[in-house]
Amino acid sequence: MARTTKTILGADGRVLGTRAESTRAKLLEATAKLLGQAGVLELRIVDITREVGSSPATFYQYFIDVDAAILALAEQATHDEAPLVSHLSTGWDGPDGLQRAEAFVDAYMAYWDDHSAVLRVRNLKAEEGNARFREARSKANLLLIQAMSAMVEQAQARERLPAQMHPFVTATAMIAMIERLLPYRNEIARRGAPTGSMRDTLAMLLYRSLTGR
Amino acid sequence: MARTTKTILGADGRVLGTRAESTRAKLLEATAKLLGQAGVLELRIVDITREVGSSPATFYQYFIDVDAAILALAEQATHDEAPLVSHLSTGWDGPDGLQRAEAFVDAYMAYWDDHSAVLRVRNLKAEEGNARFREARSKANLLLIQAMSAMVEQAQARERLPAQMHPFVTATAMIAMIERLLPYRNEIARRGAPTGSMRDTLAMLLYRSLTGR
DNA sequence: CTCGTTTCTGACGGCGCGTCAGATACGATT
DNA sequence: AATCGTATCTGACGCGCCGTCAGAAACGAG
Repeated sequence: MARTTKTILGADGRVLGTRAESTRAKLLEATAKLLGQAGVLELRIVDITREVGSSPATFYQYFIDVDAAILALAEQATHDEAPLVSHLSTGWDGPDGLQRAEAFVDAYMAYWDDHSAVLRVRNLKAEEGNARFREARSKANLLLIQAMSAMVEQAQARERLPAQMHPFVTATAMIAMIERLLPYRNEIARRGAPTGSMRDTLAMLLYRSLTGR
Repeated sequence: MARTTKTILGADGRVLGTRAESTRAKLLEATAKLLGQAGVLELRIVDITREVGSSPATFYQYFIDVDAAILALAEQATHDEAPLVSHLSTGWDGPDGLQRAEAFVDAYMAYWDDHSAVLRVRNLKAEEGNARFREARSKANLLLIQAMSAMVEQAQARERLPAQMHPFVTATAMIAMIERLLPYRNEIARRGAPTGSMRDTLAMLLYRSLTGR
């Protein structure tokens, strides 16, 4: 499939002009903002349009429902996740392996901070069984999981990791661990753990579990 | 469901008689059922009361809002989580350490299956910053995290795990990993991973990360 | 059976949802 | 610059759920 500039469509499938495209972008921005301020459960379409200074009816010109808007935001986030794979594809086997792991954790944390509210909802919906959000999540993590799987396979070939560790499952577990631990940051800090201990611990866990060292 | 000795109160703080207590229980049961069938976002108080054949007003005699009901369910779940600590407190250092890890994973999976819908919402709300749900989550995981922390400390004392792994953070990461990976089960199966590979991999990851073996 | 208390509910104002028909802004053409 | 067709926006509406309150019904002690 050739990489085309994807034309953005309205809720009725029409091609958008520049004015419309800008309105759509503003609506998405407002949605992300409100999602961050309060929870999904408090998200109101009226509020989104109020934020932009337009009417609720306008929202429905671009999105069938709130889910569609959140899904669009999730797909934006996916674009920002892809570059993270560069931290993995080089492998962590060299003498600076742990540092690479730390760099990866840092990059992932930054990515998460940018999109946490949206990703939370994406994951919730995926877990609740919504197919489209599940696909979005799979697609977002695919590159990272593939790269991590390869690391596990390599470590298994060198007998550093036991064969009964399933590479794909291990990779998924690592993503799960990071994704889920980040929201705990405040709580961990509140417990008196030193700043940076989360980053270091996470990097070490990844390093050990993926390379077997 | 564990039965509390604590006197249950209505939304206005009054002590409940037997009839009221039974109504409250029915409402909670219906809430859990509907939460499991659809997502939180689709949960309607009207539907809950319809389910038990009473009126919406009745709901508010027992819970200030939906959150209060979900919180009550989360606290019930907490009771079922506590016994899991028995799988950890004995340590995994013996020759059957890996088997103990597997038994723990099995037990956790069973626990999760019983309460997944409620726990998902609890965690969402906790991550969104809701203090009461955060407390509920902390409290639920406290025993497990303490036991895991102790395992890490022990492994560090024997120089099996590096000192820069923060015990509390490591323990939290392990819980995060399990909690988050379970909902992926279907997806992992869809990818063709053999049945049981998730359990085995998870057990191995826990075993390695907590004991350093 | 009576009466006080506990528990339940019908009904209501308020608000967000999602839709439609009509209004408005745009920009191409002359 | 004025016109006109199209793209975009919006006011207003019917619907359903929310949360509350006053009163109805069920209960049980005497």
